[in-house]
Amino acid sequence: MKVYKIPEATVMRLSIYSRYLHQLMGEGVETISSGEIAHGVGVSSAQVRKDLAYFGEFGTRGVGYKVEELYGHLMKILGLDRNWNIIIIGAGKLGSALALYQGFADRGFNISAILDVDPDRIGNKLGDVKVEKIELLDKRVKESNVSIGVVTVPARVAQDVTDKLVNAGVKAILNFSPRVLRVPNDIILRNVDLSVNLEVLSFNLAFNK
Amino acid sequence: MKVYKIPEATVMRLSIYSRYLHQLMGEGVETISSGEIAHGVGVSSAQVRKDLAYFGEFGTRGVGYKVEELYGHLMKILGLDRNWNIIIIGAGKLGSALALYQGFADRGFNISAILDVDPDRIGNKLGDVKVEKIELLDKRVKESNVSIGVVTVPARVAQDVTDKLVNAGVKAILNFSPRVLRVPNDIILRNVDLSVNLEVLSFNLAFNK
DNA sequence: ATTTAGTCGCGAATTTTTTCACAAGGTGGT
DNA sequence: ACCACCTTGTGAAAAAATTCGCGACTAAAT
Ligand SMILES: NC(=O)c1ccc[n+]([C@@H]2O[C@H](COP(=O)([O-])OP(=O)(O)OC[C@H]3O[C@@H](n4cnc5c(N)ncnc54)[C@H](O)[C@@H]3O)[C@@H](O)[C@H]2O)c1
Ligand SMILES: NC(=O)c1ccc[n+]([C@@H]2O[C@H](COP(=O)([O-])OP(=O)(O)OC[C@H]3O[C@@H](n4cnc5c(N)ncnc54)[C@H](O)[C@@H]3O)[C@@H](O)[C@H]2O)c1
Repeated sequence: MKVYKIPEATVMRLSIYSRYLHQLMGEGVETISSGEIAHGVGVSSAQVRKDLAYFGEFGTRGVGYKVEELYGHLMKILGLDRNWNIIIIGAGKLGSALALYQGFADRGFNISAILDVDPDRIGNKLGDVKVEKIELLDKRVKESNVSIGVVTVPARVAQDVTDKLVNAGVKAILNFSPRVLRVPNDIILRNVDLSVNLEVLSFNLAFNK
Repeated sequence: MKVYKIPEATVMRLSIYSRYLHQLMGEGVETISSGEIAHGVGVSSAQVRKDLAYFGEFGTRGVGYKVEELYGHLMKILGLDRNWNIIIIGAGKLGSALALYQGFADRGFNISAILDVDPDRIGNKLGDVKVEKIELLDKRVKESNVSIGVVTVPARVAQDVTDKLVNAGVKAILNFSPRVLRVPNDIILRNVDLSVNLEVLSFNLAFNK
């Protein structure tokens, strides 16, 4: 199957499937059907099969999927068969929470550096990594071959920090600030907007009644 | 225009438009066209107009929209013309970061309580609110008329905490744990999955080259 | 060997969302 | 009053995503 554009929703679901399969492996499950995966993560079985079909044939008709094997395929597809170096800019409340989160390391995301401007924060240890001054951005990105920059600074400096990350050679940016960022076309940008999430809840609460 | 189902993507964009309009108000801008909004937040002008059209006619042909007026409409649509009481369960790294985030209060989200099981955390002050023991969940939800529960506990207890929130009468849940939660049909559930976000970046980095 | 009871892969149909394109309506200049 | 120029609102068209339906295949029981 030749496909050039994978729906983003598909990629997100693949990530969720992979986590569910990991859980099943821990429970000793060896084989699973699309219907069971679907039930486990709350989508339709056709959706599961369609998502997988973008990338190949991983199951056996009449039988289902081997959990461990499918998990391996998904990890490969998601690019998690290797490690990614990431840098966090902004060692505030959110940046610190992210830095200390074990779940990222478990999936192969390695925090190479955490930078800030605040002298009170510089020098603090967050897990294995020490908060360093922002001036080291370029150096750290280059020497550690950092691919992903995480932006957890106040909105007013988010674009500035982003530009520095892009100039330093980062290829992807995860932005937590509530600001629309401009990046060159070849840079992958994702926004995690926590306020928007709460506001969607607010909308649904207010609108559906 | 009679519409029963608003695309979720539309709601998310409305939230973003509203924030952009707020910024414009601060800059003293009085009138704006759909094209300028579109440019400001990175979508097409037709998209902006279509999103707004679900809810009414807010502009003037040939002229555009009055910033302040449109902002007011959007805040009303999003249910932000009132306050919402929220409760955070899990005063760990993420729960604390959320509790201390000023941006939520600015948009009318009022943190009524923060609960945890860890005796070391109970009693700590996070902003104006003190961390309290989990046993107060039912009491706090009911006495403060809490509508939204935020789940920032480890995955293994997330479903348990969710059930308690639902039983206490919460109407919507924002889940940060990497676990698929089951809730009754009339409960609004949103998942914020930070790992998935990083993994989508990983996928794009690995796949598009 | 044959039947029965599954399950996947995938084209086709359907639904949802986005984009297009233009009539309708408003402004400002002359 | 008229014209030249904008921008909205909205059906219609297009594109994207999801769901359906079934042929192909497997395993196990008889
Ligand atoms: N905390 C949350 O729950 C939350 C929720 C939604 C959005 N956000 C967004 O995430 C971002 C960070 O939020 P936070 O709560 O962690 O804020 P924070 O104030 O705790 O942290 C921001 C950090 O960035 C540092 N900083 C400022 N300018 C910098 C620069 N130029 N270079 C490097 N570091 C710089 C500050 O010193 C500070 O340590 C903000 O944009 C905020 O709007 C946070
Ligand atoms: N920190 C992050 O950046 C991050 C990123 C992605 C996902 N998450 C998810 O968010 C959740 C919280 O993460 P965290 O990093 O804040 O973890 P954390 O361990 O710092 O905090 C969890 C808190 O929940 C409390 N808790 C445990 N059981 C409880 C119960 N039954 N009732 C009430 N409180 C209870 C613990 O005492 C602790 O204070 C986890 O599910 C995690 O997977 C966190």
